[in-house]
Amino acid sequence: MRPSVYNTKQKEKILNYIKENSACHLTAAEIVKYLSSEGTPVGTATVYRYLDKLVTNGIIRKYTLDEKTSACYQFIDKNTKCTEHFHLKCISCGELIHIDCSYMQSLSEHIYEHHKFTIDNSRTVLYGRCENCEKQID
Amino acid sequence: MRPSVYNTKQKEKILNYIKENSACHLTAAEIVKYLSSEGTPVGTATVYRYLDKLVTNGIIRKYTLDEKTSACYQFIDKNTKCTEHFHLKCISCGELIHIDCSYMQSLSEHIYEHHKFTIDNSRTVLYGRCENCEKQID
DNA sequence: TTGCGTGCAAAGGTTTTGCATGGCA
DNA sequence: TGCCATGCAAAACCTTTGCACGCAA
Repeated sequence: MRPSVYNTKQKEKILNYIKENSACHLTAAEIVKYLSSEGTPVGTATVYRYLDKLVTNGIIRKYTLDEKTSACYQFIDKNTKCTEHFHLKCISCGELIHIDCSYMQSLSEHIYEHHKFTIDNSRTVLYGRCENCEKQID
Repeated sequence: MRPSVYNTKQKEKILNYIKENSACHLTAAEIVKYLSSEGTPVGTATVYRYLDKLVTNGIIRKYTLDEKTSACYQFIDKNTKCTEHFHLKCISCGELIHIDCSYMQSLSEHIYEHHKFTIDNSRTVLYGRCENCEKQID
């Protein structure tokens, strides 16, 4: 990572919170809200600006799932085999499901090899129905 | 499709324009602009409301190519049996690729068995980059 | 001291919503 | 006639930007 010119408390707090939540992803608003509840509020603009830098420098990953929901950010943990995961979204209840599965990894490989197409996991969402909603149809 | 309760000139014009452009995709703003230039302006809200219904009823497909640009809509040509296969959408050139592949079938089965989720092929679009656009990055 | 980082507010753009009116059946 | 559909404007929403001030080095 190209280091920041200046280190500040705001940056430290933002990055720490993302690291603590590396198992899931956070929106900019969630970060703002959390820091505010901690008694150390950070401006929204600052959060966005820093997130943008972190993405550029490859420290975190940005997911843009659809145009209505806000973008999500996740820390890239180099120690774990943190493969990019896929998202499933239920068209009935709207629940977003994250799946981290080697099968999805092989899907990307298959698509690349046989269909000459490079899938962008951060943009792709598989739509369908979750277990509960599927039951309710029957 | 569950038919609209009322048929109106606005709906007819919107759908006709989308059908005429089934080879490409349109934004809501483009539809509004075109109808206005034709001398039959239709309100933006009306366009969005109707597009939403058409998506819900499976008449058109909605794409979100880029988080900054607005959503695109495209007519689903039933002759091509689009409900039976998956779609890849290039986020660079916008090309839509239809793939009919047994691997994708097994993907659906895997997701259903291991993640309790029923994928809806007609709604799901895998985003990424086609061969040509991927080359241009290098 | 230098100039990047921050915070606030305002702007930006797309999409949604409230409400009165219009028009289909 | 009964209601849905429409249109306008305002609101909602996320994100970016301008600008003055603060603070790290």
